[in-house]
Amino acid sequence: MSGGIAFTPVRQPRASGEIVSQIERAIFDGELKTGDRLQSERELAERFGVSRITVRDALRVLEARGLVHVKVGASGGAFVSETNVDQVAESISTMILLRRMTLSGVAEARTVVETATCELAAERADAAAIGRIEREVERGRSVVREQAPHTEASMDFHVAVADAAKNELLSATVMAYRDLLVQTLHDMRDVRSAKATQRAHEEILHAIRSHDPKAARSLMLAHLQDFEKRLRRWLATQEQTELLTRARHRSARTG
Amino acid sequence: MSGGIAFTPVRQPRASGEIVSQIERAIFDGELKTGDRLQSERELAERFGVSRITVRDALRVLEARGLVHVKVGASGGAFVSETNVDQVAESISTMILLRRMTLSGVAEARTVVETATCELAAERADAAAIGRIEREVERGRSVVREQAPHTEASMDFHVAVADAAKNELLSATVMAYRDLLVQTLHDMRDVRSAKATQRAHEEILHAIRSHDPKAARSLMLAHLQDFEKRLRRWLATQEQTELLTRARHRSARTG
DNA sequence: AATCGTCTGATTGTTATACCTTTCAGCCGA
DNA sequence: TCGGCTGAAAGGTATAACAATCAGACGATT
Repeated sequence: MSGGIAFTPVRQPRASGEIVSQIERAIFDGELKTGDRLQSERELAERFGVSRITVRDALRVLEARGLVHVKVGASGGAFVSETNVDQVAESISTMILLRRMTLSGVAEARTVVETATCELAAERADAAAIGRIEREVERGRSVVREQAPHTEASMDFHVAVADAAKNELLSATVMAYRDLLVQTLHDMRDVRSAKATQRAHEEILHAIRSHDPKAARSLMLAHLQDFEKRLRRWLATQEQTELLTRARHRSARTG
Repeated sequence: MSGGIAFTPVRQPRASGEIVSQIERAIFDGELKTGDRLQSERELAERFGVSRITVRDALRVLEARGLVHVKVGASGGAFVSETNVDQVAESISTMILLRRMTLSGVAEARTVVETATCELAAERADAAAIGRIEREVERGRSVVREQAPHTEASMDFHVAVADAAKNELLSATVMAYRDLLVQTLHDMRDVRSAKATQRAHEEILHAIRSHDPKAARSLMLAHLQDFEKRLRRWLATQEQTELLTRARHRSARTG
């Protein structure tokens, strides 16, 4: 590596790239807020001194990054999107589909992040947060009674725990995992493991309620390692290849 | 919710979306492999029975998702990318910027994730990974000698450690943090702390090289908690609001 | 009063065509 | 062998026009 100095390209090869940067920057700086409508394509074209095509190229990119969504029709246009957790989930799932990541790798990352959030939650959870976790546990209990699929309720419990940790970045990460796993693992339902999961959740709730970080952590760790183990076993039976083929991106995104 | 049945949209609102799906699917199914070249825009337009603009819209989207990259000039065109985790890192860091997360929150999350990756690295690092970490440490050493800014070299060390943990999702996360912090903390340089940082890195390298997970973890934990403390102190002086405004994405990506 | 059609203007989606810019392979000459 | 020239291929941009969509206004019908 002789030229390891961090030179940057001397210019944007595409005019549309420059437009993307400017709009992106306006969004990050808060000049454009969530829900704001950008000018129409024609107006933007005039403002930037380019053709409509170029503006459209830029909008496609911003849309793919989840920063704006475009509506057609009267009072349509490009609007600044509310959030892009979906975007994270989507790019992770792309990686999985391309075999750059494995599901068990995701499960491992999840174990890492969630044992930590669980510990923090036991330290920091306030009454409201604990109440929310209790509601999720209660919901899971009734789901188990009805022998209905437990995956979603389970994931929501984990998100509630993450929120209780009062760190937005960590809970956003957990949410990204949630979206991902919910899509993929819908078939993995299994009544026995649903019961075990529910029991673990109840114990974790208890530890958080008594503000016992150590216990909360080790309970969550055991719970997630158990999940990893079950997942690996399940992946061994399903042909992982076939599984991955079935896992598809949702194709309608503008919702 | 009366109409809760899962109806799906009757069609893709955009023709370009249909094209994206088809090409995406060809890539996921392995019909198009890394490095393959798609037909030219004009040929694709004919094949799909649409105009060139529509094809271009589709290519912009695929490019933004990191699935293809486009070269101009003779024998240019759209090539299937060797997609890497950069894409995930970028969408995570976009999400962080959009949510206006606090820097100290990022630092905390970083502590959580990196203590874990460090432990894993000590378990799993192979010769190549250790070599890479050694190079980064060496680079940091010379940077310190020259009293040059240490931030980037330091961050690269952390990324190298994360890669040694052999979990793509975790390294993507660490990379996302890197992108955020590198830009923001460029001003925070301070010779004394650079020396301390360098010393910590050397100790961590030693622990990883001797495959001592416990030691690696606790060294990294101490190192990052020290960083958090320094950051908080520094933020107290700087106006944090102003700081976040300065945090920018890199604007040139196609490099 | 509430619902249903219909018109209208604004806005994105798409097409067609043309031209410019960049890049590269291959030729040619020194 | 080296260097430059040149032409063709490919993406990048511009322009003008039409199609599809949709919110809102307005009125007719029940």
